[in-house]
Amino acid sequence: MLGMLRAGIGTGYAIKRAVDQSTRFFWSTSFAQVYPELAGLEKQDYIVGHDDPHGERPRRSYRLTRKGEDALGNWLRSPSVPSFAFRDEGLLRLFFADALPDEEAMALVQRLREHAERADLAFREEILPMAEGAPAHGYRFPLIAARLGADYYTWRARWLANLHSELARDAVARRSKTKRAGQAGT
Amino acid sequence: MLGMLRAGIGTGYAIKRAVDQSTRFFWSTSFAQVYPELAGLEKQDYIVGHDDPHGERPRRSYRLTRKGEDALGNWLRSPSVPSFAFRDEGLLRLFFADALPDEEAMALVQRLREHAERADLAFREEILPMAEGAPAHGYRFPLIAARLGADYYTWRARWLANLHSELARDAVARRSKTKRAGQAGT
DNA sequence: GGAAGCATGTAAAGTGTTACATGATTTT
DNA sequence: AAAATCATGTAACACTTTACATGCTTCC
Repeated sequence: MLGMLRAGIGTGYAIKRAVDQSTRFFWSTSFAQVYPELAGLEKQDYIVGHDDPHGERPRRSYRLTRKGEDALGNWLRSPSVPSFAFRDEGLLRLFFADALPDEEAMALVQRLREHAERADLAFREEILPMAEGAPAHGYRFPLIAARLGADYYTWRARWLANLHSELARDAVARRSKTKRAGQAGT
Repeated sequence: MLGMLRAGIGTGYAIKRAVDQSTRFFWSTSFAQVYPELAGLEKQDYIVGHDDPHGERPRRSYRLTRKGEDALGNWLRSPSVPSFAFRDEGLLRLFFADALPDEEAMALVQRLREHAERADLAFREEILPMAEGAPAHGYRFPLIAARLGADYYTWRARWLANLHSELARDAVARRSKTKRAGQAGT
């Protein structure tokens, strides 16, 4: 929130939208989180808000206080372990794939690969172009973070594709071992 | 939970310990989650438990019912988008690093790189050796998942190291541009 | 005899998601 | 005139973490 406000994104609605267009893949949010949090931050003097209506439609804009700027700086400078509380249901499924027969486990790997490919594409089509506009406004790091995210999904898709090839090779090897001769055309 | 029970890990305590030694980096849990969840799963007939004391010390062991096995299979087979609700505070800090002066932003990148290196090491020293025992018991995928995790942190550390070099080059370029001649030894 | 590990849980607080509810303005 | 977008919020539910609470068994 503080980071977005510092970049001049001043309303709850705009912050939610900006998150959807930028950090969504590694840090998402919702209106139900944004509005109460803005109120809380204001009560604690990290930010100050003022009414900023647009015609009849009410709107509230916020900006950082000195205390808020300091808090943002301290967070970015803090050596504390950044909590990569990184819950990856895809990896969890992979972990338990032994519960499936071979062909279905391979299908799971393919689905995970396709999922990584879709995320890669979404990143490159939706997030990266958006981030490419940032350097012109003096923000270098949004594009860098977007590139790290996009490259990650590319890497992951390739890793899973390699895994699938390996599993396919293993399956062939095992079949010819157990069944020896026989049906050459299946 | 179902996956762990299927692998013969039968008590809440053992499940929590197994998670700490295997899926922790992509799916962690706590005792406060495990015990109520086992009770809930039993009430819904996904699992059945029996008292299995060890001397005077009470213990309760569970195993999958048919319904539980089916549910595990359905989860692994489901095409539904695996919720990669992947919250990465490190990437979020990188995104907002423009709020710091150049040298401090570079220090942040270094910290993130070191963090990835530590996670890589932890994976290779703590998780991988554990996972290497699994194939002997007929489980291939725990090792595969561990390798994907370990390789990810290796990749990430390298990406961040490259980024740091680039930023260092840019900083030198920019300094020589703005300050032209002058202090050649700093 | 003490420390480490095994074993089970509850309470409270914090965090996050989904659905609901409302209405104005701008674009097509 | 309708649809999309702007704009703000609440309620209920689900999930997660941290701290607390207890006691047995095994290893050193």
